[in-house]
Amino acid sequence: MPTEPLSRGRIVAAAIDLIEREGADAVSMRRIAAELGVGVMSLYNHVPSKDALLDGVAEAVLSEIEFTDEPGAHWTDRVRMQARAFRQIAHHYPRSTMLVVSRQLHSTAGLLPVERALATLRSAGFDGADAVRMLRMFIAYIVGSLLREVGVTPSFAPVHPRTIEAEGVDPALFPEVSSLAPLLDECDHEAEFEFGLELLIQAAVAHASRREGTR
Amino acid sequence: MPTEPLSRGRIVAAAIDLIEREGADAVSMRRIAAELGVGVMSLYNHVPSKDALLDGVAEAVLSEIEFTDEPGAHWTDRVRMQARAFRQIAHHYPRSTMLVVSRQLHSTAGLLPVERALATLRSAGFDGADAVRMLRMFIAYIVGSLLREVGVTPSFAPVHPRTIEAEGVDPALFPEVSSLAPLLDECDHEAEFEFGLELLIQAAVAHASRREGTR
DNA sequence: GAGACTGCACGTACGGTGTACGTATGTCAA
DNA sequence: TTGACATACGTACACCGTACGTGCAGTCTC
Repeated sequence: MPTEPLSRGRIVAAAIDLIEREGADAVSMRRIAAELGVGVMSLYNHVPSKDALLDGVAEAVLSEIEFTDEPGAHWTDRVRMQARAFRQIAHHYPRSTMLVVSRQLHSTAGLLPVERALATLRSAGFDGADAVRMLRMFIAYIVGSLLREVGVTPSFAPVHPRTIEAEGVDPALFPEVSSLAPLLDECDHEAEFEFGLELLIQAAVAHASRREGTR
Repeated sequence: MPTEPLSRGRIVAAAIDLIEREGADAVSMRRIAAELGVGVMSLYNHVPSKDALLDGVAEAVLSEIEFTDEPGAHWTDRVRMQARAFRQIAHHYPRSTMLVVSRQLHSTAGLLPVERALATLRSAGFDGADAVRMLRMFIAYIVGSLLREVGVTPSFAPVHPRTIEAEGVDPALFPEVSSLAPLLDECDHEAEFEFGLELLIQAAVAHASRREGTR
């Protein structure tokens, strides 16, 4: 049985699989090679370095985002949908998402989402400068949300998110924190994300109408 | 001449110094020990592990944020000031900031900012749940902005932020991206941050008055 | 003082890492 | 047949985090 020949795609896939199963710390060239039943150095025939491999992982994850754009919809709905699509990767690839956000990729993989987003914002009436600013604001919010959502979960952290709030804090020093501890402890990421997203969209609407007024 | 005795503080300081000078990749226990003119294992008398050391770095950086709160000011001004104070770390410790945002620290070092922020939001009239949501939204935005600002700058990346936009993109496939390339290439982080911050604050104001109206 | 105990600096050693380099084995072109 | 070339592999090196043992300086108890 001729084993499927090694390829960059198979290597990247194995890396993603390994990251999701055992965390980013478990990723090493030796480990990936073992996973593929292959010698370590064989990987280097398809990938120039580990760093490039991780770039490939980020690229692959990013390119799986499903953008189902509806050009007919109101621009606020389109922004909403694009933001949600972006957040989806945190569900499909929670561990790998850290890689995506913590490496600025210098490939063109992230260009299509940018193109779509800019087109949407332009169609909403924003000029170029404002569209870019808006996009950056949304990206900052989305990335920040992802970061909270996936944490870092170094390896096998017992997903329990540490109820440090509820126990060790001095109510005299931190009255607000300790009184709001139950709320701080729990976090419905979905709901939190939607809350901020709606506020941002409304802020964008307000900004748009303000520009409209001064025109 | 009795050299100053080793201590956790000196080790953390050396680590921060090294990170800022040569990047996070350069940090190793051996390197830090050499920097301090000391044996590698001596470090372990003051720090239980490298991971704990990095937690210490994050904690130290975070605790240097200067919060000059003015309880008399309008709450929007107080939010503005607190957000800016947070962003300052990106200027003082650009490389170390990556550590702060990419590790969720389980110490109480980040609790004081949280306390201040919650108090401010409560004073603005938000109930507990809304205050927590607002805080999370602001944090997401701030962290996301920091992440864009500091990138990852792996080691000695020649700070030139890659004018990939202006050169290699096909105008037919990415019309918006290529027409807005000049705007996408440059980025005044200060101005971008302020733009989003103002929008968020206005969104918060709108949300507050909306709640006011439904009361 | 003598002895014991403690804390800190240190060296050695082990298993792991990324990857440079040389080598073997195929599969095609001439 | 004879190369040329792509690919898989093994060895080797420098570096990593850190477990463990050793020795020395001080400090406390009799």
